[in-house]
Amino acid sequence: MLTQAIKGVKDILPEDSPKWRRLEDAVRKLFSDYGFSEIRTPIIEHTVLFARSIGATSDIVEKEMYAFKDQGGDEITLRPEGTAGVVRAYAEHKLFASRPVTKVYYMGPMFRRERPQAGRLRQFHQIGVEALGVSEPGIDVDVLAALVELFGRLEAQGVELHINSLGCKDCRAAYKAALKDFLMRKTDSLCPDCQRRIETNPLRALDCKSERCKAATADAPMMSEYLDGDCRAHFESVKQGLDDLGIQYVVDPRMVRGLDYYTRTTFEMIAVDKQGAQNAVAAGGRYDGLVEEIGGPSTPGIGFAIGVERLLMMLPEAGNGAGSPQVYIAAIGGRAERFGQKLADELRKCGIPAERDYSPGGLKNQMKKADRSGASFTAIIGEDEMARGAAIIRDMKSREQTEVRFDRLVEEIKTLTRSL
RNA sequence: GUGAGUGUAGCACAAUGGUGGUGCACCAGAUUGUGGAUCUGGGCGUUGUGGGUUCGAGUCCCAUCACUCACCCCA
Repeated sequence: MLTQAIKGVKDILPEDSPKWRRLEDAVRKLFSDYGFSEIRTPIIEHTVLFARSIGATSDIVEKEMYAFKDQGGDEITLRPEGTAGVVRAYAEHKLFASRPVTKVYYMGPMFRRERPQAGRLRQFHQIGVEALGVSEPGIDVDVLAALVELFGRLEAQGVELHINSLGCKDCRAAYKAALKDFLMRKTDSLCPDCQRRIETNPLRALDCKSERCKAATADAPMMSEYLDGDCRAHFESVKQGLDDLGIQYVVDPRMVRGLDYYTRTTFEMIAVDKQGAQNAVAAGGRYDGLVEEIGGPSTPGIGFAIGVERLLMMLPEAGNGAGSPQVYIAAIGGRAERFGQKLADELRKCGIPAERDYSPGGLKNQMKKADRSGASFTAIIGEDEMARGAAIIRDMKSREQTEVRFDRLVEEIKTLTRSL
């Protein structure tokens, strides 16, 4: 081999693609039911967009982005997440003017240069939604309802919705300061990672897996104690709305999100059987300052992203489903082969999936291939049939054969396959 | 970025330092114009790569690459 696929980048082979398509089809229908339209934004953006929105000191921006200078000297980055691009498009095309409430969804590849492991790739796929222009908690509930319903429709087992509120810029700043203060006093009882986190990401310490840290932070101040009146009311409304819809959730005051832009409502869909590693299958939250941050008008927003590979891992295995022809054409001899080619072409033009042998051997051989292809019928055409002007149609399941004159062949196959 | 594990046929796996095998899959035949079962036969490996130790290395040592898993981080 001259070379291989890039580390952490996977081919989706023909045997895998049906389940991707099934997922995508279900997602499109569902988002349309919930009033979201598709948006397709570029895979590359100016580096500054991500640096600004995700947060310059986040791990993603600091060490995981595929960032490069193109031949013209522009700083370009392969998108590591989807929200920034959508928000950029929203502001750039001034959608706030024509569509004060913008509800969109997207699906596509994202790129982060991390060490690959289970459920973590360098090119991975996300399906996400963004709802811009609504600050009321009702939209939070709708977005969460769509997320929960998606998992329901896909029959994903063993997931839990966890929610929290990070407050607005003001109350979070107050909380962060209080937490930092608390952690500094506990430094000695924290793991080395958490000692580092005090400066880089104090909230993260609440989420630490080490027992030492869990004990040390047991009586740490909680965000919920620092929410101001509006943020508290917003969170209460969201919970009330979820209750009204009968949506189960866990309030998780220690839940932390990685991206800087989140405010108020945040949430994750967690695979409960995977304690620890890569258990977040979907995550999102409100980002009320983001549009303004990148130069648009002050606009509230909320959204989430689903990790497609992580979701696929927990879906029930379904049969292969696609790719079987309805008719296999077994032709023996040069004259018959030319006839077979024409027959295949006619059937395909009628929308009947037809396959044939490009390097036909004997009939036995072709029957084997017909069987393996999963075809429902096989059209057998040899010298005898050419002479008689009629083909043999074999029902592969019942093994019954009928002779059909060439001039009625396409019509007859149409009738036979209609009932499939 | 840190740590650990694994690299043998298309796939799944064996092989005490002494001639690299088995199953599945594949191809052919038994059945010369009829598929799934059965039987018989067939091909395959530069044992990831490069060094070293040894009379002799798939096996031991070193390096390197790839993959996997965990940490970090995150979808």
